[in-house]
Amino acid sequence: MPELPEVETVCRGLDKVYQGQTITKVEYRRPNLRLPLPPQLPKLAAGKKIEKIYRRAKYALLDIQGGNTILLHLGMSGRLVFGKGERHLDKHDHVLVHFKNAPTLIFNDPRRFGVLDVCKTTKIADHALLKNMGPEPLEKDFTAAYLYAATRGKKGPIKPFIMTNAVVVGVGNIYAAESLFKAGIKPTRASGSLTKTECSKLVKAIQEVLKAAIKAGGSSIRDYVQTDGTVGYFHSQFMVYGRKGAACKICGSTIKEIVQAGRSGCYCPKCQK
DNA sequence: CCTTGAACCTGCGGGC
DNA sequence: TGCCCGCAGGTTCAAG
Repeated sequence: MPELPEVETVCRGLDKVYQGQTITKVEYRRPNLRLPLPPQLPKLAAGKKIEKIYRRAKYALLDIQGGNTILLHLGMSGRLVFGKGERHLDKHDHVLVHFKNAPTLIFNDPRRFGVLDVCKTTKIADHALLKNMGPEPLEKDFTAAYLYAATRGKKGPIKPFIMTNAVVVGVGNIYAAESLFKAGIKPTRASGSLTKTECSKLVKAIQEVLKAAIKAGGSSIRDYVQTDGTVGYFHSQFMVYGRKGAACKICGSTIKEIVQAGRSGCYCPKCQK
C-alpha cells in the first residue's frame, strides 16, 4: 500500500506515538532488504530519543538524538506494525525497534523491496537515495510552469513521466492513473505535447488526488499500523485504477487497460484526450 | 540523452 | 486439492 498518501499518513501516526520516545534496541532478523541493513544503526540508536518523524518522497525519515536520521522505505509490500509480543513474530518481520516506554515497532516486508538506512541529519538531502529527487507534489515549487518546462521536448508518454522521481516524487502507479483521469489526459500522450493549460490541470489533479487520499488514509492509519493493513479503504474512490472493463463513473464508457514501462494502468477512452 | 525492459522478492487468485 | 501462471502499491540498472 505504500504510496505517498500512505507514507504521509504513517509518518503522522508514528510521530504522534514515538516522538520523544527512547529507543532501547534495534534488532535485525536478517541482514538485508533491497539493500543491506546498516550495521552501525543498532549502536547509533540505542538509548537515543526520537526527535521527529516526517516524510520526503516515499521515505519516512526519523531524526534521532545525536544528529542521525533513519531512512525507511516501504517498497511494494512494506508495513509498520506495533509489536504484540515476540511469540507472534511473522517470518517477514525483518526489523524490530524496541522502546523504553512505547510499543515495539516492527518493519514487516514480504517482498523485501523496502529499504532501511541511516545518515547524518545534516547530510540527508545529499543521501544517494534522495539527492536526485524532484519537487514534492504538494509543495509550492511543483507548479504548472515547472511541469510545462520539464515536459518540453519529451517524446515519452506522460504517465511514466509523472511517475519519475526526478520529475516529481510520490506519484505512484495508482495516483498517476487517477490524476490523469481527473485531468482528462490520456496516459499515452507524449509528455511534450501537453499544453500549458493541460500542465496546469495535471498539477492540480495530482495535488487534489493526493490530498484526498491523505485525508482518506488519515482515517485508516489505526487499522494500517495496528493490524495487518488488509483494508482497502480507498478502493471505492478509484475512478479508473483496477477498473478495466467496468463503466466509467462519469460517461459510462468501458475503462481500458494498457501497459506502459512495465506497469499496467487504466483510463477512460472518452473522458481522457 | 532518452526510453524500455529486466531484475530484485513473496504471496495471492484464477484457470485447468 | 494442487500446480502453474500472471500479477501486485517501487526503484535501479543495463541495454538498445
